Amino acid sequence: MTPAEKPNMDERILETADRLFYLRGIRAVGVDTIAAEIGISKRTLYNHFPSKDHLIAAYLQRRFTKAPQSDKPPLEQILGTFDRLERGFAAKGFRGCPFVNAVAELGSEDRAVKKIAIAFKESRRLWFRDLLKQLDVADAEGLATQLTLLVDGSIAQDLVRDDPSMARAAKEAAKVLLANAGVEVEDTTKKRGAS
Amino acid sequence: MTPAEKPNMDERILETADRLFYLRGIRAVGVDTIAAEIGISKRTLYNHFPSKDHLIAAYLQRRFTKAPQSDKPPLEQILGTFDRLERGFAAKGFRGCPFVNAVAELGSEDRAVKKIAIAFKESRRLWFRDLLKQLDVADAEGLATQLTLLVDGSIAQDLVRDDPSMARAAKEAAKVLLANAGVEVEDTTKKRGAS
DNA sequence: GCTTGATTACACCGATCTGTGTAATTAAGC
DNA sequence: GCTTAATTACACAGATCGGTGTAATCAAGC
Repeated sequence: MTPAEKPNMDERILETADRLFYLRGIRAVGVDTIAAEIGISKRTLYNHFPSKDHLIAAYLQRRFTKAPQSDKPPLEQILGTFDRLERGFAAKGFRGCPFVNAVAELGSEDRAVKKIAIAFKESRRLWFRDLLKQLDVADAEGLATQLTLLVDGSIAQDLVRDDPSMARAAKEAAKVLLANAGVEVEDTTKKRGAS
Repeated sequence: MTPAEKPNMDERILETADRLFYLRGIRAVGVDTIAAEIGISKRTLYNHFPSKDHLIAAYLQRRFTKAPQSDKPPLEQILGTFDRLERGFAAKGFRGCPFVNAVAELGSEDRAVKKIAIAFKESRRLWFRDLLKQLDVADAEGLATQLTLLVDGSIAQDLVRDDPSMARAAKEAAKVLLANAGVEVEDTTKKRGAS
């Protein structure tokens, strides 16, 4: 145990659990597999996390990254979301939204999981909403919800179809919704200019 | 085994498998559980389906209902989709899209599952597309894709939030997209009238 | 050098999983 | 009544699961 290269075992465990849980599914990955992947004993893993359920919750908490604070123009940030989505889709190893997947897998059997998932979705919605308010959109709440539908819709569609262009389709739809709300978007009237 | 009340064992098995798979998750439900729920022996179940994987595939195939053929106006059919969604969300026992859930659960480990899921999503998209063509929408392909994003987005959001109003939000967004494509929708300019 | 705490190997528990083998039982058709 | 096919009970295999107990080992701080 060289002290410099493995400062916190918790993070090493979570990192590996994240990769395996996300790629193969939570139920499909056993604690033995995680421990073996890191090269530690199962006992050590259980010294850091009292149960697999705790590990699952910690895994989702760690995925709960706050939406990036940026000083770019609000519209750019909003539309940039879909560009980042498209890059994420194209990157191999993309397997949908970890929160939606977790709820789909574990259902109502794990209340903590659902709580985290709800918090994440709501935080994303509020991120949209605040940007929309900066754009003086009247119904920022409603439009923010609609934008999250496009985000989650494109994620779900890409998950089954492996088609990163779903993000672009979502972006085009978002532009229409924004324009309809009075935001000035370059290519409003739909597909007049090139591409 | 009265011959009239149990005509085809296959259907009884599939019916029960559907209920359990969808509600609790595919991995969470064992074949023993399914057999016990029906009241048959596990042997009988395996006499009808050679493996759980075959049963899973059959379960999804059975869920693959063709979109309803209707003679209502195309716009009414399109918007009615979201009304049916909202009713589905409100009905207890709703647990998201079985195809998305299956892909999320089983990942790339079951190729047959993904194939069925893709076919289903595409069939829905084509259903939208054909209706849009009847409305003389220029880019029926693109708009159909966008509508499926709203559908799947609202499903995913409702799955984690248990909020049936997501279907209404999707419907409002769909109206805007349709209006932008030149379709005459009653309440275009957004939230002018009541509610 | 000794103490303290983390990690190790490893056996083991009880439960559950998919799937099979087998012999007895049941029901229907002729 | 006999044949045929489906279903039954039931034991069992082999694997994996989450989780624990234990005693030895290891590294660091004082």
